[in-house]
Amino acid sequence: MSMNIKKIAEIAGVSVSTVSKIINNYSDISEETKTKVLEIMRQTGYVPSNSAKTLATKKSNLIGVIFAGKLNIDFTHPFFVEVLNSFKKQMGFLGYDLLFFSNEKSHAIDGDYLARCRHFQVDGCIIITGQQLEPSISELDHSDIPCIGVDIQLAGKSSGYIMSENYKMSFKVVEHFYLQGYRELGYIGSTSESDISNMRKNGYIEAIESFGLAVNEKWFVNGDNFFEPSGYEAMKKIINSGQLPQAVFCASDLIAIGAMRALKEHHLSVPDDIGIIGCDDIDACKYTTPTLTTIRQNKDKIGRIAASLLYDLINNQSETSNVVVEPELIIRESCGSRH
Amino acid sequence: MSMNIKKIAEIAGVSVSTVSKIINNYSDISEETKTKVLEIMRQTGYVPSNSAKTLATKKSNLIGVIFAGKLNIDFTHPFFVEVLNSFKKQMGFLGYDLLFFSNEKSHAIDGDYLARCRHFQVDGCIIITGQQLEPSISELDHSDIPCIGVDIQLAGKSSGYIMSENYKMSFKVVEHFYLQGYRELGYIGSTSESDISNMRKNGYIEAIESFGLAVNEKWFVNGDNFFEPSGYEAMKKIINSGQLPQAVFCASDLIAIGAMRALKEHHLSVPDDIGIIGCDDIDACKYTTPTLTTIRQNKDKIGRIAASLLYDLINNQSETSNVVVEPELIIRESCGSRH
DNA sequence: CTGAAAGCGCTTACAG
DNA sequence: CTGAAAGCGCTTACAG
Repeated sequence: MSMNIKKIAEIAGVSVSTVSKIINNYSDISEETKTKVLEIMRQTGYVPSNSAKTLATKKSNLIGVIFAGKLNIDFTHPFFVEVLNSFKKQMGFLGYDLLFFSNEKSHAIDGDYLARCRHFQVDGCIIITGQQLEPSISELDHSDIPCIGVDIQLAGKSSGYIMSENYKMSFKVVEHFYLQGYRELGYIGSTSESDISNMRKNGYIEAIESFGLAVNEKWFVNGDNFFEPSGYEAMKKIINSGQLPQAVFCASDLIAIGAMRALKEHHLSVPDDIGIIGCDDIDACKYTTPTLTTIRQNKDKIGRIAASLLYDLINNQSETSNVVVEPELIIRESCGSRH
Repeated sequence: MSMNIKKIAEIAGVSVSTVSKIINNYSDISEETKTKVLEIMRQTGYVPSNSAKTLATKKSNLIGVIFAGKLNIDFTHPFFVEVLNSFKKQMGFLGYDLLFFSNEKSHAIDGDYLARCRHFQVDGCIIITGQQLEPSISELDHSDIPCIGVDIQLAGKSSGYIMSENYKMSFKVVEHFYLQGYRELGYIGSTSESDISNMRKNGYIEAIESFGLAVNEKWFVNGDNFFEPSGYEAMKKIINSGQLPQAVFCASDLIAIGAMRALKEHHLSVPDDIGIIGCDDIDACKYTTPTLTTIRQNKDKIGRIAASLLYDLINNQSETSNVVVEPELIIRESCGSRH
């Protein structure tokens, strides 16, 4: 019943080597045998075994997907989901399938990502996370396995990364606030452990200073993560502090949405009482009231480029290559004019 | 440099068989050899090769994940993303990793899912889709590979499925509309090809009749998919038809959000002019204005149960088992009282 | 253009 | 409690 290369060879009356060459599209096979063997493969519904091939070649045609970190950014964060979606499409186009490593503690080979990559002989990895390196990621980064980081600066010889220009992003936000007449600016980030959040914050501070404005630490708050409830709580803290900033930049759209919920509860109007700008441009920005002005990260592009970079890393042993993507300000209703 | 079982055996001065038994936790090994070998494995950083093991055992410890269908429901739909997230957690707990089949046309082995399952020797599959069976899914369903369907009624001997009770869901919606005083009821579905959408519609019609109300076909509209723009267009059609229903049930929350956007554009108020109920209870329901009354599908539970069902199917050759999950009405602001 | 044979790294009866 | 050997289904020099 179940077919293998040997049976196909027998039925066709050729050698196993010949069948193998046909499967792998070698050119030095006569059209006649090729046609015959291909037809038999079709009729019998034969499919080559990936494990046998992987064992023989050391290539699995599998890409490991790693959601790392305590922030537990999983499928639930819209930004990463969309990047991953685009990445998956492009990798599929290049002939790869995706292996998602579960990050449960109880798993046979715990958080040890390098071990699991070797176990499955993945050809490369995409590492998605918005926070600092944990040891297991760092180990993988510095191994010989090609890795591409999204929003995480990998440094290994066979690694690369892609992220938005976080400094420029913050500059654009401050510039927009400034031009709209906002002067007293606040920031709501993720945890203090998030590199991404910190980069945006530092860029924000630099930009504020470059516009000759004062930086008021009281309006700089970190939350627990990039999700909505965290933004809600952070904004409540700012409100309860007594003195309100004129505008707040939030490290993610979900944080911004949470912040707006807190403001609404306190009968503060956006953008009249306070201007809000988010980050990511997830779909939800268009559905909130008011709609959310935000920094668009081109998720489709980030995913596609991540795939290309990884593909090059896998095939050309190409140089470490990092890409930063230009962020774009999307103006909607949550940040009006104060003039 | 790179380790294998043979080298480990040599270093430890034991046979390959013995090392294999230790790796696989056989009991008939002396504590002494076990400790010695384990220590060597640790020191050398040895990791068993999955491909060799899979080749020898025919078990890959991999679960295939299939997003099927023209609706192109991918990572982008919040409902499926959350179900999958929960499924992934539970499967990880059970020791499995997830293999995502890319659905690009250009892929080596096209849409032929059964072939790809055999190729990778997955131990089981989860099939996620809200629409009718395509031939390739049906073929997989009726194969010997354990499959679990989410929102799709699989019928094979080694298959099972899980979904919300779509009829009951519609009944709860109509009941709520009725008790709130709404009498003229409409429905916005996905395409006419979506089983899920059709089940909800049929249940809705039955429920309307059981309450002694009239069914007005003019207020029953199908869109293109389960996403926001489709709901927006569908509601515009209803508005332009001239006569408005008093309330509309939408086959997904995103459809409902789109419908509310169309109403807002036409200066129609929700819930004063028209009541809206969505379906899924995605996070966004809490962030819209007005917040969205909806039917909660317990995504966490659905994912967990899907994992358990699949695990049983894989291990016990258990009977086909299907589970329906009780839907729950979540009352928010989009459907007020008409009394 | 075709084929024989070794090898990839495991598991599994089976013998002792 | 331990080990020798066959087998899983491929690929890849190499020979012809």
